[in-house]
Amino acid sequence: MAAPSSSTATLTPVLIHLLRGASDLASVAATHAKLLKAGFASTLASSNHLLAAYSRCGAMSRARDLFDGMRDRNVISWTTLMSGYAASGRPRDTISLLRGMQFSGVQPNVVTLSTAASVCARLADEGLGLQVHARAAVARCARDTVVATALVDMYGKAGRVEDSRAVFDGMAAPARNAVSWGAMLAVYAQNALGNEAIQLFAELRTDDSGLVPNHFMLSSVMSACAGVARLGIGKCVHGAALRLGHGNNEVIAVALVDMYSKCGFYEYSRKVFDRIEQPSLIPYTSIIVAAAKYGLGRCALALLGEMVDRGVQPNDVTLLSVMHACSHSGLVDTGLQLLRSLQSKYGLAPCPSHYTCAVDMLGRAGRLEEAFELAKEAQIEGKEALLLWNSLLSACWTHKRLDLATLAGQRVSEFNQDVAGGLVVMSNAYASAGQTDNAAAVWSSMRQRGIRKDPGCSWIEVKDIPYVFYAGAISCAGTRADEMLMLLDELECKIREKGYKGRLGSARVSDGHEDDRDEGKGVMVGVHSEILALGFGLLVLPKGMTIRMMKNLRMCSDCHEAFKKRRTVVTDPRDDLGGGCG
DNA sequence: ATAGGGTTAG
Repeated sequence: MAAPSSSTATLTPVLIHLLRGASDLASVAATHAKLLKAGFASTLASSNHLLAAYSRCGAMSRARDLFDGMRDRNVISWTTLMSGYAASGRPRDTISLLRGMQFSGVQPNVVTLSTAASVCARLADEGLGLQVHARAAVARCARDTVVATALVDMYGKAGRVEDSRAVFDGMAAPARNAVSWGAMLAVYAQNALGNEAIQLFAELRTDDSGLVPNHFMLSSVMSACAGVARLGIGKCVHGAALRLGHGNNEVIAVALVDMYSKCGFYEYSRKVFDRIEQPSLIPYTSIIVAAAKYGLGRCALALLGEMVDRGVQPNDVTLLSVMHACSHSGLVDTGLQLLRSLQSKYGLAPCPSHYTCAVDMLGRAGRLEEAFELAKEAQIEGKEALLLWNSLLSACWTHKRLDLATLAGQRVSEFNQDVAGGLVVMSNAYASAGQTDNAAAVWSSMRQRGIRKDPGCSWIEVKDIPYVFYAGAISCAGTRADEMLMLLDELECKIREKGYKGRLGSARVSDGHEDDRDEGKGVMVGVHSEILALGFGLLVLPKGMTIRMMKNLRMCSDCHEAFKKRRTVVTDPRDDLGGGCG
């Protein structure tokens, strides 16, 4: 190794400056060569700069070679390489470096541990995350702002929300910054705990930290409002976003499109979307998803055409959503054409979900033979095949094709798994044929086999407060329960004349305990929850006002018919692939 | 001074 001459001693800062600005492999390699020539390449500082530069341009094998050849490595050398692997989507290599580092006696610092924790978050690996948390505790940096924030995220991604909150609460109040709050809000939103997110957001606003909500927090809270269909709060958060100057933020706009559509206001979704200047893939896809939900097939097709014209490439999610839109608006042949043109026109390989959507589309239309052909052609295996055949089974029941139902039922039973959705469809089919004993038998066998199904519920927001109804129980109507019973009686007389078969007046006054929502009887022969929510809406909302209610399960056809009599918007904030009636 | 945390569509 040549000793650096006096003439090159001033050269190094210049070369390091070059490295910092370099983002392409060629210029990093050129500077590396110059450093070698000047005899500075092997100093720890230069090597670390080179490691960072190679990592920045994704040249991880170069970085690794350099790292392996280094005589000395400090915490920055190890951490730089770890973060390079993390950025290259190689979380396992990041973690094995953490182990190697520990083994070589170099102590990790806050940067090392926050990098490790964020990698565990991406892996959603609870076991690894716990190890990193333990190491952080040993190194006394588990309460560091950045480390703790990464741990909050890690526990959230692993589904351990309470542990996230414990880490969040364990941070000293001044250590919590906007990112920490954003991470905790996101954890609640991502784990379907919308009301907890809303609650925490309210706490931030009365907190004395003086933190101002940023677009990360706002989009998480909007997504939380979408998840629990809290329109009133969602509108407030929309207002806050505008006041805080986020009116032109695309991420916020997407969250709003999604929120309004899940709260029953497609028109608002469309307004928000139309204000986006150059919508990219995700805004386009989110408005198409919304259009699909409202059965606006033509609209979804127009949006697809528009994005292609503007040079925005649709992806598999976009096309699946357009197919859903076709399915929900009876454009069966158009939807099938989309499936056939995925590869040729859009360069996309059809996924199991595309086939399942197409099979479902044919099934709804009663084209069951074609649906069977397509299901066989798809050659799908595993869990996804179960979904496909189960959807076909439902369609057979709906169209009273017992011959084909047996065939599809065989395929489903081959998986040797209990599918609550299919059984619910079966019991509903019995119930609609008036065979309530058989229907109840299906439910009790489900209970015996330990198959649990979320009890169906519907809710309606009045003056920003959600009122939740379960089948056969009207506790939530409070002091107006008796009035509601009378109203439902009246309503029942009216719609029976139109052929509605459900029972409205037989709701029991309940204190809302679990026992009162007996699945064997309440759900099957009691009053569907959407009817209760409708009755409550009729009672408390001004006459003529559109009633918007939310459900967690798909509505049955009888209720659907009944609802056509009144201007009503019903949405399911979750995925609508589930079956059943509540 | 070379390394670190949170957000949007199915």
